[in-house]
Amino acid sequence: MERQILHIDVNNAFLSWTAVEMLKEGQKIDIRTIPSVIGGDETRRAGIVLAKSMKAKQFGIVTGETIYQAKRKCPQLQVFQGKYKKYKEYSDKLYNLLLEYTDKIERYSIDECFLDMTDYLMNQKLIDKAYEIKRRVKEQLGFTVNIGISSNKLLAKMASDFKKPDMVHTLYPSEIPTKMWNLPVSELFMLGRKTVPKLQAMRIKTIGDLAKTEQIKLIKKFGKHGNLIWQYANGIDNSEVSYKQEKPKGIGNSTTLPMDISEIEKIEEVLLALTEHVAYRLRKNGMLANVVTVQLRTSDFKDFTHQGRLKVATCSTKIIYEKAKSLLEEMLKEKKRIRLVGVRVDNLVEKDEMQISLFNTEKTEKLEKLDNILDSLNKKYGYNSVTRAGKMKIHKIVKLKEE
DNA sequence: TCTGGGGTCCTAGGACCC
DNA sequence: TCTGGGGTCCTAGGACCC
Repeated sequence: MERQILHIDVNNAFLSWTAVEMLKEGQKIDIRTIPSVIGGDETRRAGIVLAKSMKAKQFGIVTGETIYQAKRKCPQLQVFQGKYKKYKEYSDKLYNLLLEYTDKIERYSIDECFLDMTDYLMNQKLIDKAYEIKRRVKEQLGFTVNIGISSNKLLAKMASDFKKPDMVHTLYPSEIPTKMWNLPVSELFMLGRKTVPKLQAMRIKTIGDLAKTEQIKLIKKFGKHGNLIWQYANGIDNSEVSYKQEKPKGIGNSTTLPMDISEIEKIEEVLLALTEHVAYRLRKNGMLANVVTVQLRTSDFKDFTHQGRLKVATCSTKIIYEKAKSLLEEMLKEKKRIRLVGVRVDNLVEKDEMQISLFNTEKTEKLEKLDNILDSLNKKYGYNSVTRAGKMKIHKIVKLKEE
């Protein structure tokens, strides 16, 4: 049976939400009406554009470029820092409003949802519902969305990407040739900066060109991904709206250092702070990790990872950190100037109390108790309040840059 | 390039076993 | 053994998304 899918996409999410919040705080100007961007902190070398206003876009500013470049394009550009806690709140508000229409909602990202409306229409037309949702979000929450309508997720998502902001678009299979095939191939979901030039070299310029290319040719060149993009170009996507809350498959934390560093002791201090955060989130999810990965980026922007499997799945900060530290040591056998440090845990499993007690030794119990105490203090006094020794030192490293 | 941080999935090659 | 092939697990790297 034909499905009825909506894709809801918040227009310039971080910027819109910041604007709404600022207005609420009594700020007179709406930053959506001036050339403005949400950006990372330049002094922390994280100065890239995360979201832009329509006015900023008119100056040719694009997401992902440096604040420096953006300012060159538009000297009067206003730059604001992200308020990520607030963003989660706005995302939740949107989700709760959408729940009034269906509980089959997939939260694809902080500012995007898929809705499967197939069973919830009651003789109403989907497009009328879409307009109602769009209007209510604007009136009740204060920001605009684009809504894409189709019979599968891919087409609904492509539709919501058409003209912005504050618009509803359909892209039914019958509309593919007129609405999608004329677009440049770079517009297709899952075609990024590496694959697009390769397609262009094959004289594939539009999504229509891709759709008409022999499937086998794409599979030979790009493997599974070749098959996927051929299907997408033809509007084929049978994936379900996955509305059940899924547990994370991995948890990571990484940071660009305020300055490149080579001393392993300093990198270890950063690694400890990152590990504390990762292990804390792991425990909050009630999960255990089997694999630890350390990521480094050198000053010349090359990325390296090393991973290792743990003997027993764990959520202990100390055990994860010890693994991470040994991985770091093998990665830094020769000296490198390090720009970014990251740690992540993968191959997660649910913490099953029975199973854990079987493996529990006195030592792991002690570690668990320590983690629990720190976690509860963090809960009480805020995440950054209580730390192991290493954490304070990070702030010192950060300070170095400022001085 | 003055180039974030959080993810997921795929691939290729090596180790190891039968 | 101057050795075949298949399966599985593991690691490092890369592509893509927001």
